[in-house]
Amino acid sequence: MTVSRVLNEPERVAPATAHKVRTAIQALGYVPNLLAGGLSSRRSRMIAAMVPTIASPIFSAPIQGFTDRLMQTGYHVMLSLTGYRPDAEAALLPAVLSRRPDALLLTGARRGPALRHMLAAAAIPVVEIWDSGPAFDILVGFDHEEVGREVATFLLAAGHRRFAALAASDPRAEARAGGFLRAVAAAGGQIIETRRLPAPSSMTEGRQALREIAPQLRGRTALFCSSDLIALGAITQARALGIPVPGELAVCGFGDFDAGRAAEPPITTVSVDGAAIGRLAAELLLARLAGATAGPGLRVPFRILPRGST
Amino acid sequence: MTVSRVLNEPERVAPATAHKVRTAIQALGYVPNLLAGGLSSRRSRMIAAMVPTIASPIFSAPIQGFTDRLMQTGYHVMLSLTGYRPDAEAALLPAVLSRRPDALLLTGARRGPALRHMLAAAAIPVVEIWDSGPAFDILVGFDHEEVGREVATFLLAAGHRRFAALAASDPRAEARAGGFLRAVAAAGGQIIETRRLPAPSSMTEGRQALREIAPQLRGRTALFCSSDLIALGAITQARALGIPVPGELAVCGFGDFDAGRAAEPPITTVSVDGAAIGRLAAELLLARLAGATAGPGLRVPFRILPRGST
DNA sequence: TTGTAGGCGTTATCAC
DNA sequence: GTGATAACGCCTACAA
Repeated sequence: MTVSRVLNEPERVAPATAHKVRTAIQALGYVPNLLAGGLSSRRSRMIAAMVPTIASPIFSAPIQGFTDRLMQTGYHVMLSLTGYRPDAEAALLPAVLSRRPDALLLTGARRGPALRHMLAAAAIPVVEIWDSGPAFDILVGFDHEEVGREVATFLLAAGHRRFAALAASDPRAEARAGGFLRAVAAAGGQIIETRRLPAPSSMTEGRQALREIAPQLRGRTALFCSSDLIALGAITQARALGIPVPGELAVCGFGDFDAGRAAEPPITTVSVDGAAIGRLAAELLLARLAGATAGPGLRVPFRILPRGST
Repeated sequence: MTVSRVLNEPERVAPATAHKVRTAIQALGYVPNLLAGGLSSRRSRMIAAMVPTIASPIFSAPIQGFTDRLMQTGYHVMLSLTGYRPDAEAALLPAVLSRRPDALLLTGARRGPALRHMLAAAAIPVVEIWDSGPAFDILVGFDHEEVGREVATFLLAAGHRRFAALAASDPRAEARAGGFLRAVAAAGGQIIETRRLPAPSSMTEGRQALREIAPQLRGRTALFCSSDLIALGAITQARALGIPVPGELAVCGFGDFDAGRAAEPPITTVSVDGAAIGRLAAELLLARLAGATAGPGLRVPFRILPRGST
């Protein structure tokens, strides 16, 4: 018990005793067992995070920020990847909860009653990131439909009247495309073509999709892609087909990836600070774990970065 | 005890009993506690992974492959980020080991005696990735000096005689640059300039570095950069200064990032299958945990992708 | 300030 | 095939 105190509340141990304990710890190479500690205290000091993938900067940035912040506090992050499979979260959650994480980070905020019920039963703080909507508990994100609407506004203001969209089959990508198409239609724009791509989608899928829709693209068109990689693929294929970018085809991506910044022309995109989302998510969970009755979380800003592709 | 059997070795329980147990599990919403299980069985079914960052595809790809593979087996991954700080690993390891991971993934294979001693005391399988050298236990990687030498060979064969290098201050980046410079010197090439950049380095640092060395670059020069992002920055700055790429300045990067592939000109680079490294690391650890007395691991191939920047 | 008792929820082991 | 018992190593609560 005294050893436990030296490790966890050293101020409540006499300096001489503490010193003797530390010496023994050194001599024996003692390493405390946090499994036992967690079992006893009912606090594992672990937080589980579930994201579709970390192969894309869209999700590696938040996880980076989240993990970075939590590591400063003695918490550890348990990582689960759901791979864009809609049922993966429900399938993985029981195994995750059996580790008794003190809190949970989830991607998106569109969960059905079954999942909400499991989360409620776990009775731990949950932060949902990278989305808006009816949060289960805490939310740190933004409205994907609004992103689409803002992109529409931006392109309409630039004089475009004919539009197309390519979106990965992921609820948030579809929300961006949906917001875009509705805003464009509401403003009287003409919708030439929309295509759903598999998730995750990359340059290859963007190229392929543009090849398929190219015959429709007669006259100046503005294309909104659900990620910069898709946009890059589309631009590459457009140029291969002799369609001038941005002259005949203006392209806007999403995510502000390095690849889009370095491309020629650089891609107009929507930028979100993913690392900040992760750090904020960590901060709000830590506050809640420290006893705060924090509010439902917050919106983070996004902004359109006009570049050479539009 | 019977419940435990139903969950872990159902074949040793009578079907009728198993069914009754499962019904009760459903009715009660019972979720097993793996902290307690781990404490008792001395197997946590968790594996800890330490990498410098997942903000770069260099490390997010292996972690993706590693986690993907392990999730199929009931193991979970505990992620730690060391941020390129040389002492971070030693500082974080005790906290990691106190969670009693069943195995460890570490980045690089250049550890001092203190760390090796801690690892030995933990007595668990350790896989070191993304490097070669005197492995502590299992190794899955490649030789960074050899990468540098191969790049030198490639550029020499292309007729280059004047060389420069930009490398992030990270032991593996420096090993690549070192191998490159030694091979170039051995072949009688002229070394114009070498620069160390902070780690992590990105386009900004590449631009800045090229601005500084530009005055030395009189005559056709081949530049090796320790990552594609640095190479992209260097190319951007070279063009801003009116230096033709690849005419006056040929540039080779490392990592085969999307950004380099999409750039204009596309960047000549060295490609390594990071996700495969992660999957292999997982596979070897699983084999070891299953009792195999596996060998010391293996080398994975890399290859130079000649593109427009050289 | 230090120490004792008991229990956290599993699994190893042995008995039936 | 099933169950009883005793750890696993720590922390809560209380006592000295």
